Amino acid sequence: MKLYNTLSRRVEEFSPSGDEVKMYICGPNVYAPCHIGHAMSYIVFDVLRRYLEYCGYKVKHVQNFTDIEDNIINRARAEGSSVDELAERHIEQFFEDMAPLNILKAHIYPRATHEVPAIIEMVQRLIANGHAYEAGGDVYFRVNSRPDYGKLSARDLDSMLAGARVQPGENKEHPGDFVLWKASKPGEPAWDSPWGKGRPGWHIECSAMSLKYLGHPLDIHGGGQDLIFPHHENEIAQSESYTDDRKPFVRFWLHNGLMRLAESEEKMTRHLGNLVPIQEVVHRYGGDGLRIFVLNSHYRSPITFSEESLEAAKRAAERLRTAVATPGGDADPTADPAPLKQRFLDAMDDDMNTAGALGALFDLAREINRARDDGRKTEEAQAALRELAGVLGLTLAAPQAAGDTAAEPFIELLMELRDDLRDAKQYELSDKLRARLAQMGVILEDSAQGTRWRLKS
RNA sequence: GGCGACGUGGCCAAGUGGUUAAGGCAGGGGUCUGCAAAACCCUGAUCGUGGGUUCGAUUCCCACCGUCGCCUCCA
Repeated sequence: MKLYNTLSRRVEEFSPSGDEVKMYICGPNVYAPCHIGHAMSYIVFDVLRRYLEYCGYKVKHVQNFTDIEDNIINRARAEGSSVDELAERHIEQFFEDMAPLNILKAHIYPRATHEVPAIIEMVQRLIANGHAYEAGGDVYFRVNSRPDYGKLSARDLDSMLAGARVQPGENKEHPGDFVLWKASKPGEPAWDSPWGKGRPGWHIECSAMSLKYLGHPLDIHGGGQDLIFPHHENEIAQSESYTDDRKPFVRFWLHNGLMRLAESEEKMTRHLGNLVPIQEVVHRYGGDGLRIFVLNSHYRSPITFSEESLEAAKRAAERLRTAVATPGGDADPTADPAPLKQRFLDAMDDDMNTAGALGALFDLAREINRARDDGRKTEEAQAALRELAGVLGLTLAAPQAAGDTAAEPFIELLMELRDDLRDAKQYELSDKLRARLAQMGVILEDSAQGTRWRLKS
């Protein structure tokens, strides 16, 4: 398959360097709950993983939690809890949020605070080989030690200095130097180190943890486009310095476009507070609805969150669900999924064109519905649709209502009753039954094969 | 200011240097149905504006307009 590599700024043919695909995805800073912008990113990389596995690759997937950093410390202090409690709570919530999105769990979820020895070892080495220096208990990375600094984000130090936001730190040799190890202030969480009590800087943990759990080079390193600079740029600098440039840090850098809100047209971020909670979206539009919303555009394009788009995606999910759930006939010729399956695969191979792949799925759904209307066989095509939808992480499952299994015999009873009324042409009563059931979320659909029921999504 | 992305039918959104520019949602007409729902059939765009390259551009180049992102908070 082909993938766009941020580093080369072009689409390249992907294959892993070894037996398995080493995939590291930047996880959230756990100072606050995630929002659907995060969900978008994790859905994108979930689909990448699923497709790679579908193609026969073995994938080793690592995703970190950043659980020590200024925001967490400040937030914990503000609410009077400990950094650990705060982080733990948001990690727990992360898993609760992700579960209904059908996101495959990473194989390893390292946390910065659990990897301090590896981080210290890395910083020591960077000092030893001249890429870092200690200053007053802090340790900084020396960006001038790397002529290729800026290669990922396509910028150089001079142009960065032209930007207004670069503030020289009092101890920095160069304004672009970034902190690897930060001396702690009284009352802050701290670990012992050769430079006194302190804590890891923001970027170093991903280098230390990816190196430890996957080994370099990583085949894929992913995250949101907002991480390209400085986070990923700095990861490259420190990682390649650590290995003395004997090997590249990452082969393929992948970055998803950012989500924004329709009203403000600005990207969704916790710092602006313009976020939408994941659970609310899942509740209203379903996991499949959210997935289709995300996957209906290319992963590198920004997408705008809007009720209208989510509503459309929800209806689209129902369309696929109906196609897969409604039995076909037994006449020939059977609906043939092969050409559309090929279209799906071609789209996915082309830099994960999920929108194109979804298009093939909807055409496949139409093919199935058409065959069924003709009384033809649909099993094979339906199995293909399920399989390919699964590659996109779509469950196509009926919405669950609390206690619905207990209600089933009663629904069947009411349907039977309604059939009797219809036979007696008591349409007023039979329609009332149908309308009342609909109010309760049970939709009845009559067909030549009898009446079917489904839950309203 | 520097770097980058985007602007396709009512909405969302793929895509291609040249036969009919995917798909979803919404709308209109029809089939089926006692009625409905679902499904199926039919129905709409010359691709931001202005130039240029080319036999031919929505697709390549330039300019302009508009929107967005990054430039150490960030998925």
